[in-house]
Amino acid sequence: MAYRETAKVKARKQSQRQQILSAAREHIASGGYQAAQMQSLAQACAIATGTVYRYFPSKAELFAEVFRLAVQIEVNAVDAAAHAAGAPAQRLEAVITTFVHRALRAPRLAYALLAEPVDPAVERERLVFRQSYARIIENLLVEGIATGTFAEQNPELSAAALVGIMNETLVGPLSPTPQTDTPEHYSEPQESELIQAIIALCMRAVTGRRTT
Amino acid sequence: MAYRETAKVKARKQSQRQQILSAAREHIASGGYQAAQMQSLAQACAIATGTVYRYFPSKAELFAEVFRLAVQIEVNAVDAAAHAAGAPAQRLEAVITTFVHRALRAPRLAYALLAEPVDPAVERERLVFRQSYARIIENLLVEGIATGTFAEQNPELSAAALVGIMNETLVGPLSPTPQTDTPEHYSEPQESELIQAIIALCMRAVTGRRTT
DNA sequence: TATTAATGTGAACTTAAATTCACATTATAG
DNA sequence: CTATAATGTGAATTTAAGTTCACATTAATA
Repeated sequence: MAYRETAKVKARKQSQRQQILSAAREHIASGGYQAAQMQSLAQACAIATGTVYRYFPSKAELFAEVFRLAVQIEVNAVDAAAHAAGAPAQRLEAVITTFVHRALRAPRLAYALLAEPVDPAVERERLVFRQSYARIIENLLVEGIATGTFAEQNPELSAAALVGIMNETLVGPLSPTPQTDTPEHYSEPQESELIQAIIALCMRAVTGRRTT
Repeated sequence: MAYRETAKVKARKQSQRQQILSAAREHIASGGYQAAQMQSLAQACAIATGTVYRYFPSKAELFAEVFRLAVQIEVNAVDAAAHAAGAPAQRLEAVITTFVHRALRAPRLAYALLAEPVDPAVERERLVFRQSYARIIENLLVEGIATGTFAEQNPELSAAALVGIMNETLVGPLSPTPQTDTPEHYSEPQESELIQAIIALCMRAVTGRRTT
């Protein structure tokens, strides 16, 4: 026997892996998936291109993990809001606020997570993202329907619909100034107004009432 | 002078162009954008690859036109529903029914038009698609808000939201069995139930009432 | 039929970014 | 210090689909 991985080496590898993941996330957050090229990534870590492949078998798997981590953070934030004290309606509002607020704070990342074209392997993580949100909302809906706050409805479908609302109403504000031309998106209100409008709409959709 | 385009030639070119467009649309409708390759397209028309380029400068422009034509048909159908007789609420229901029904009838095409990754030039047409729908809905909302049927709201944002609802609630039913694995989408109700549920949700969202 | 100008052809080219791999370097243990 | 087995390297390779282009064919006039 002449070589066996020591704790020291293991730690260095761990850290190297983290650095690659972190550089990858920064690439996504600044330029999106397309701009996140393996060479540039390696350069950012001051390592050779091939070295990246000692840590991740492919670009798709690397970025799938990046997505997984980012999604976890986002979902945790929303999940916390969903489990705070209060009635389902209040908590649903908190969920929406959290979602929209965070998306607007990191628009490029949010765009990448929600809408940007990516490899199929990465796309799968995106599905998880949406489904996690939908699941959280669905639970709130079930609870609120039971208490009579919310209208009778298919909670699964309604949850998907709310995700769709947030997605679509945010695409304009989020989108990374695609190309040169006119921002055809709806006239962008201030953040708090946007959030209020989305909340009002969503609450009407689930409660069937005009007042919160 | 020894050559000038005659009516006969002009007609043949016109027809050739149409044939290419039509084959392209069929490719989209069966396999989507990715599967719609220039070679296979040419083959379907029984012409050489290069010939396609006598008619269209690039794949992106060709498919941008395919999208434009398809979008026009879809939007016309929805627009007709929006301008039928009846109150805004009724007409909004008709719009949703038309949209969902048509999408479910031609799922692969709908998926391509709504969600599939495409070239930026084609993506631009997709934006037009969504915006056209949003515009139609927005007009109905404005009308309904004026008559008091609909709640006070930002019609532009609400219109985008309704498009988002339809988009997201349809993604499951539409999606072209992506890959091998589990359909994580919500349990698929029958078409009429799906339409009813979406309508109920949308109507609550815009009216703030539980009854239509 | 000769001339001009278009359309048709399809094999070859292009491109760009992911991926590989033969070799170099570093780490461990006897 | 030597043997062993990792990790690090980065230029070269791969790949796949869109695009080109030199040449062939067809159409229209005189």
